[in-house]
Amino acid sequence: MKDKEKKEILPERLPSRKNFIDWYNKVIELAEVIDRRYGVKGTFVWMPYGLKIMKKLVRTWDRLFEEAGIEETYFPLFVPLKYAEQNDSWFEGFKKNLYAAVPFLGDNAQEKLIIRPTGEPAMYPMFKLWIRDGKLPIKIYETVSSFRLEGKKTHAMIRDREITYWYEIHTAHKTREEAYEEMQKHIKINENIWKLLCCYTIKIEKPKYELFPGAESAIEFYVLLPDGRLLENGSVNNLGQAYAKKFGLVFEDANGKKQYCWQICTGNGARYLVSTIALHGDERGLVLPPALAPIQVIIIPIFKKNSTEIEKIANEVADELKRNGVVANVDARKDKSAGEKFYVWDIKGVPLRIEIGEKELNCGKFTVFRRDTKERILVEKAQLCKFVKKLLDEEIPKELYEKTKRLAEEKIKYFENIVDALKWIKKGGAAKVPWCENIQCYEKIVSMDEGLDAAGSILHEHKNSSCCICTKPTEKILLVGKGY
RNA sequence: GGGGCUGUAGUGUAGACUGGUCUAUCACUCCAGCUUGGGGUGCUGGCAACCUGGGUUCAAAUCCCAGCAGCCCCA
Repeated sequence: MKDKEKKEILPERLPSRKNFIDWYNKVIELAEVIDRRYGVKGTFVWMPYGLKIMKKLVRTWDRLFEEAGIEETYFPLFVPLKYAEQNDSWFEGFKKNLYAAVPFLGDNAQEKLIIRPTGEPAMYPMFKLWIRDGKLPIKIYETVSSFRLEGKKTHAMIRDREITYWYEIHTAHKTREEAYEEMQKHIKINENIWKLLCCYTIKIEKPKYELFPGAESAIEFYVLLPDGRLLENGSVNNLGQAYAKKFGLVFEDANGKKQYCWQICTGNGARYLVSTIALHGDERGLVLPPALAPIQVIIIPIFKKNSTEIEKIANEVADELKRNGVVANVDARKDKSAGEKFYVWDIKGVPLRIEIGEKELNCGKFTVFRRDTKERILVEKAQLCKFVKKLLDEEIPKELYEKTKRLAEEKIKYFENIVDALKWIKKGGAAKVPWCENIQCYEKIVSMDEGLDAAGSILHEHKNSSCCICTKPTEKILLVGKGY
């Protein structure tokens, strides 16, 4: 191997990671995750490879929700306007983002319909009936597209008008305590998903005054993107009785008294994939965590004269890996050079590549290439399966996670002083500052620079200091930065 | 939300200011054949485009208006 002599050949049309959004837009096309060219703003086409990744993620949450006793449902895309209007304060704020569903040839005086912008207006009127049917507690979810008229700034999978593969969990309980416990479960589930994605996240407690009026609390997951921007990525909401009161979700308690039920809702979707792509990717393309990779190991036979022999061995290796639960494929295309195959599978982010050629046959070892670290390792034939499994199950996830953690630590800095924090944010970072959680201080911070996102207090992180605005003593820390 | 810029094959582009030799340039991709094969093999040949609608004009890729789409800046 003459690696040193050869210049690394990078995807020629892939912009530098420094221009994150350009890199992102291009890599999702080059890796054939999505095709952005569909001519409707805020929408895109899922390509087979991308959809395989997304569906793997969907199956993961399907399994986790099922294990937690949350069952899958499906609600119609059409929502009667009157359902939405039951939650008047929500509706007033939301109506500028709503799409109407009207018959193509004009209004035949039928009921006014909107297209699902979020699950609540379709679900909660049905919850009312189910509660009468004695179904409390209700713990359901759906994975669907939701439609919102977003403004000018749309980004595929980050902010869409059709939000695809979005899951929403909605639950209803008899007591506040039971709801609270459910909320903790949802947080745990989210953490487990992030673990599979090998991404470092920050949990935030949303300020009370930012919640839906009457809601109890909300935890939001934030990810730091390579350009230093914060991406809100999933939320777990303790709605209290706020929505129950709007939709009349009442049950009779043991004393025959009517009580409003307590609710939790949780949602996220393709943004998980955005973070995974953004955090792990590099100048060669995607780097997929093994849990999401549609192909975990790509085996490339390098043909010379004895090509049938090499291909046979490649297939045997693939079979052995498959027997051990590894998703392995052989790329035995004769019309593509080995180099081209390396290049293509690198862009697609396949975690491991095994090269089998004359060289390997002669020395009795196989060449294993790690996509995340770009290392080539020679492995004894007899050890191969064990070696691959250890990489996929332990070493690669660990390395990927550590890398995202290092990035966050490097880019999110703590400042006692808000002015210093803003300077750092301007330079492409995000900041932690002490704050008192007071609304006046919150609004002051948010107004200090345009596009500033003050997320909320970081969960389980405290430091004795004083608020960076009003200097009141506090131990709370605010996460602040530019958002998407 | 406000403003600006842009739209030519699958992709990136030349042509536009100054309308007419544009029967539209070049490169990559793609297709066929041969040749290759350890980081995009090379050669030969081929397919393929003026965003949509309206206007001005003898004549529009080129000028004007609207729509759609994309990018950037500001709130």
